[in-house]
Amino acid sequence: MTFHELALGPRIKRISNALDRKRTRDLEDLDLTSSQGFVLGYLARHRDEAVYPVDLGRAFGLSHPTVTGILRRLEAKGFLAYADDPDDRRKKRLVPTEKALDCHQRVLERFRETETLLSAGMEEAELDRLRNLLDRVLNNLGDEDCAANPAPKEGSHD
Amino acid sequence: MTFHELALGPRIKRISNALDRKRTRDLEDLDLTSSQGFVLGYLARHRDEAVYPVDLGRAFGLSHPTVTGILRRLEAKGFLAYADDPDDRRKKRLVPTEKALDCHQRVLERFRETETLLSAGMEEAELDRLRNLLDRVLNNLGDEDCAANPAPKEGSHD
DNA sequence: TGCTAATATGTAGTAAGCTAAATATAAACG
DNA sequence: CGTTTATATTTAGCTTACTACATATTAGCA
Repeated sequence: MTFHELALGPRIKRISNALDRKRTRDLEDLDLTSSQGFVLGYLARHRDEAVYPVDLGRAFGLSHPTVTGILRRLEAKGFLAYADDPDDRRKKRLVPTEKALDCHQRVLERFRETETLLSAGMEEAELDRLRNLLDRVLNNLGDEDCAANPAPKEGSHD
Repeated sequence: MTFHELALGPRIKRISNALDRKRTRDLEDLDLTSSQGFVLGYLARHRDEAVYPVDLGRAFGLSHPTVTGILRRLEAKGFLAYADDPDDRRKKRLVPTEKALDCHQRVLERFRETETLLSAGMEEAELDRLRNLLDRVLNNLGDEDCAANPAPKEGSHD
């Protein structure tokens, strides 16, 4: 009946920290961190579209400054180039470099291995249930368009 | 079938970030953050025993430097005092101040409200299942005694 | 007793997250 | 057309998290 035996928040936080530690350790030889790996994955996945920093904030539920920092470090390490947008001079297009596209498959593989480890011993049905429960938690927190990064006035998002 | 629709890790991370934002916002008037609130709760809950920094690392799965930082800021704000341990001069006992004990109930209430929000619309059975699934995930990550903070050789912990 | 190993804490440096506030450009509208 | 409002990004300053390394003390054992 004590808070700490029942609470979900502390469990989730602990898992999240442990996962970030593991993912970053697993990408060490690629000179990437967990967050950088996720951003790189997004850029690779959307390499046919124009992607801007604000898209990453919305995709991952992160604030602008957080995104800026990750991008700055990716650029410094040669994974990313910035390009001006011809239509809107406020925007900066994010262009993954060859180096980024070269290693993004390996990043994805290692992230997948971590997912496999984390769900070891679970039936497919249990996994579905867990995904569903987590999505409901996220929804309860009103995070679809992220408190740290509010969506535009009305309608359309992602 | 894409990684991002199936993966648990990104969901958990996003929830964890959102929760930390909310809890910190909720404690703003008490001049505390989410992590500081959790540490204060631990100190209040164990105020009959001797508590040392290393215990917090094990309890929350955090590295020593992380704990040190949180404690330093709690002390600076008058929530915590350090005391020498009579039996072992390596150790520093952590003693919550009056101020800390005064507000820890309020902290707990607000953390509980967040838990209620986060599990809104879930049956007790679903909550049990979610707790159980999360515990299994944590176990799969081998985090019982925390990669960032390895336990002593053999046996006894917590 | 005295050397070695284990434990507790601390420091330095970095990454990732945040809020608040600044700047620049675009859109909307009177 | 010009003023206001909204959007995109940046900067400053903070907290939390990490690894790697350093120091001090205790415990164990030859």
